[in-house]
Amino acid sequence: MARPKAAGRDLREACIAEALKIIETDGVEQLSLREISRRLGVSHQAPYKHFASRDHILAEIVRQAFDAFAAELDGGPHTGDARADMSAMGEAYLRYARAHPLQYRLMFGTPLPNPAEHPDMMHSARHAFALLHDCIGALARQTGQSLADETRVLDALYVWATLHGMASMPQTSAVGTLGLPEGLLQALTGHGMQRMGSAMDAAYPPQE
Amino acid sequence: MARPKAAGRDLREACIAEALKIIETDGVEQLSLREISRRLGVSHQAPYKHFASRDHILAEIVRQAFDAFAAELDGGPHTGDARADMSAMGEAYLRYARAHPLQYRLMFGTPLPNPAEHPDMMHSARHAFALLHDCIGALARQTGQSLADETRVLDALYVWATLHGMASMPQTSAVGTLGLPEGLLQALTGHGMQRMGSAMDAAYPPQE
DNA sequence: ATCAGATGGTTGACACTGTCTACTTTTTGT
DNA sequence: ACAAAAAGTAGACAGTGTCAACCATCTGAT
Repeated sequence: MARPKAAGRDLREACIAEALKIIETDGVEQLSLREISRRLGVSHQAPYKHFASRDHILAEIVRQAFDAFAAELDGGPHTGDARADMSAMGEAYLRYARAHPLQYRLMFGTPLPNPAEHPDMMHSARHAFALLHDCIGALARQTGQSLADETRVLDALYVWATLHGMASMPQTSAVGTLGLPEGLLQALTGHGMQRMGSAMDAAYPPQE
Repeated sequence: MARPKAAGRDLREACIAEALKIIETDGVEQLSLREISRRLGVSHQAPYKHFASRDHILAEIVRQAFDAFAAELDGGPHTGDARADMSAMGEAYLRYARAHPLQYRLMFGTPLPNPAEHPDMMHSARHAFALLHDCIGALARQTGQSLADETRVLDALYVWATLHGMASMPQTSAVGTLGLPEGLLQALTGHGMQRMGSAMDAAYPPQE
């Protein structure tokens, strides 16, 4: 009486979908392959035919998240204006984090499975980072500031850190204890982008 | 043959110390009361005399971390110059995160035990936040900008987000996959503080 | 058409975890 | 001195990941 439901590769996708539901409602630490099996009406070993371990299903979820994240970052307009492109990518970054808080937290907020053992996940992660890094590099090139290369890399990291900070803020459980008004955290992204933009304009003044 | 080692309240502290070691080497998800017991040469139930559950020992660790964090934030100089004080507090924030990455990650990077069920932890967290918030409020007052109150709160959140982003950067496991040069991440804090400072100076220009 | 092998299921077992209950020993306040 | 509280012990149970062995179905080559 094998394969009572969800046969073939469908089970693989069904496992991922169910895992996302579990993580969303109960947190990543509550994710268990046995619970997935139970919900799918399947034996507790069935998922192991598709994922070598609990970490492997998590790594696959993270990989898909990085791919979707990269697609969002890369989906914006590619005008000739590096300043505008960077701004658009920053918006895209925050938009993804807002629309997919679960995936964002998995990518940046929880300890990942050992990247060396999950090369696909690592590859997707690097691709997403490369998009952000290239965009910021283009800004540095276009404004033609004669800054040391190290300074440019530091600015790339600075922008990324600021975006990450703003994206993390609503998700940091510590923030939940503060009882801030609802709208404030949403207004933070626009406000912070302006502040960060003024810092960047000071370092890379728009060309006349 | 009760109490073969570490009797009395000593066991409580020994549990916390051992828990920190385990979290440091194996990650927070590997923390188990039984492993603590084993290492301390004590029965698997002994810790339950001091902590009601696994979450309670974690909440106590987080509470101590918030207290130490607040002490670091509050330990800086209290000059009359709000701008200098804020800068010092920012440095203190990053210094703590660098010196105690484990505790910082526990406070801001991992899902906390339900704060409502651990009021001591929540109280310490609020105290630490209040210090940062007050300092930023003083800056707004001192420079006397006629900004809407909401704007000031947003700037407080912006500064906090930026600090958190820079502090998180070296800890985000995703960063580990990028293979950045060693010194860069350390230089990021100073560089980012300058950039953030220029943004804040633009919004709250130093009084003549 | 058949039949070997891969694929995707199954059950069973083991060691590990948190936590409940019940028991014993020690410390302590009056 | 002694009863009560505090701090330890052991045992049991359900939950978990994962290893091993087994069974059913699909598929491709002969």
